[in-house]
Amino acid sequence: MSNKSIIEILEEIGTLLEIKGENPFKSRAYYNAAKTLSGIDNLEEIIKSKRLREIKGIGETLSKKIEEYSETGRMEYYEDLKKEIPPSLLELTGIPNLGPKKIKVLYDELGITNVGELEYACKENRLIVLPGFGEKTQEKILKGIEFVKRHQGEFLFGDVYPAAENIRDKFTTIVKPQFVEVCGSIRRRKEIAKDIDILVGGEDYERISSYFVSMPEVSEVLLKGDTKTSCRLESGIEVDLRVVSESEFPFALMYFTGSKEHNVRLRGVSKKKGWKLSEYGLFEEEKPIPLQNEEEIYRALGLVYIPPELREDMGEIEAAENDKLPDLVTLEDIRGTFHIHTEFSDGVDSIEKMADAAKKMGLSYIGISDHSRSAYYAGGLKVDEVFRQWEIIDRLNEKDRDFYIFKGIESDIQPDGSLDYEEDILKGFDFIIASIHSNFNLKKADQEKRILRVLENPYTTMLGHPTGRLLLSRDGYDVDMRTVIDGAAEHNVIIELNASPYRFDIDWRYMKYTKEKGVMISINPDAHATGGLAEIFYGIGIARKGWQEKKDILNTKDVSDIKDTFKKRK
DNA sequence: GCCGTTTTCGGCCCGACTGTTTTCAGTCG
Repeated sequence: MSNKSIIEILEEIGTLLEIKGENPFKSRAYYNAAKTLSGIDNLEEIIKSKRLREIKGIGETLSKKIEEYSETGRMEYYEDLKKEIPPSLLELTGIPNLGPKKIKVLYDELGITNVGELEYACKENRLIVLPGFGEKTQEKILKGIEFVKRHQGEFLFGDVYPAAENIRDKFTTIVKPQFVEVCGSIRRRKEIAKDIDILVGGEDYERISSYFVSMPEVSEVLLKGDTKTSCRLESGIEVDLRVVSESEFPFALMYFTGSKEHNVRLRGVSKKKGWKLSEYGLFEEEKPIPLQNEEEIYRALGLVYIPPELREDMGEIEAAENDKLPDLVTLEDIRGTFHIHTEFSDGVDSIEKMADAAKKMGLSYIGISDHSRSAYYAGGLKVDEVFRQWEIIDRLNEKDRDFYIFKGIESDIQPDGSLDYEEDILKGFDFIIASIHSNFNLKKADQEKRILRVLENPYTTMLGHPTGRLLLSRDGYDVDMRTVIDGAAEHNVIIELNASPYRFDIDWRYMKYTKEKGVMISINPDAHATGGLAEIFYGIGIARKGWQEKKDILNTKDVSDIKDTFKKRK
């Protein structure tokens, strides 16, 4: 049984305190601590050397509680709190429009402790009589429950990928590394996964599957057969392991990578040649054609190699037949990145720390873009703070000639489509990311008008997270993406691919269209701490899935090209 | 629960929207 991370526990305490109706600033102290600690890389070391109190936001009480948990694996206060308030109430916070205050009423008045009970109470019309509740609230909650249920058993790529890689790495210690692969939707870099598929090539089935079920991450064995073993991890994710012989491995890899639609098309291609393709091999009259890897299989079928990200039957087979596949962008092509928050707004690290971290990753520039002044909730920058930030950036650029920091802002798009500062401030930025953070519920026509108007603004460099969606928790605002892309094309505005696994916004399904219209994409991590920069890697997966090449991506350009691009816009 | 040179108490990020009210509480960003 693996322990919850200290960060998860602090967050849970924050929520439990809110439900309990404690001083809201007390619960915020726990949230703040969780956020601060999540941005610290050598946390273990700091706890062990008793230096927690040096961190801003961690005081006497919290440092003691964290140390207690680190030393004993238990935190008395947390355990007591869970006795007082059923932790199953935490699952209710996942329902949109349902917050701690309403959850408390539901618990106190109706004794509701989980989603199932809540759904039943809604259907029995029992919410409408509660204080502060009414018919519409009940309806909204029921709709929210449906949304949550619809996405049950679905996981964000950012959650499953590290778990899958971890298991893959473990298998490489008992079989040849080239015969272990994560396949399924994760290999195809889909934004949402239902499970983790691991394929292992080897002869000793029993040894391999026993090794799997004995992993400490595994909490439950769902089935154990000769070639297939399924387990559930502590985190709730289901992992399917398939074991095949080494010679079958490339065929099984292709088969279990999918997509199903892609496989159907491939079998059609092979059938036309009079062959049969399956997870066991490519056969001519029951006789296997010897092939070593996926490249050879595609070649045998008369196709060039199709990278896993493209295997969705969305034109890749036709392109491969005619050798017209894109030369997909890679992580190595990336030279720098934009959309980075710092401690000036809601980030946790300084400009200098973000720059150092980016430099360590081999990047040669970053663009700082904190929130703009009307984003109060995120500590948006007032005009004097903008000036102060510019001074710091100038000084850092002076100090280090090998690394460049661009001055930017993530400007809220006002409901009327204007940017968030006066023109004399706007013109001082190197670049401006325009993003919607408020008034999500405008009518479709008004929302489109708002976005189109900001695209016309000569100071708008990029459109940030263009739909505003939060995967598995919130749909994007109601706009027609093609209209938005057309607007960006007309006014030469770059569109962001927000690389946060919660967003992946713009959706990869629209990137063929941006490419067609000549709209550049910038892969932005939306980093709020140094650790967040690594999410560029996720963005690359999505960009590749959207058929993007090096030339389509803004931040593959070197620093002088970027300077030219930004200058031309002014 | 944290913080601090107007410091050991009293602040702590603010505004829009919605649905519930009849002047406001809860939620979200």
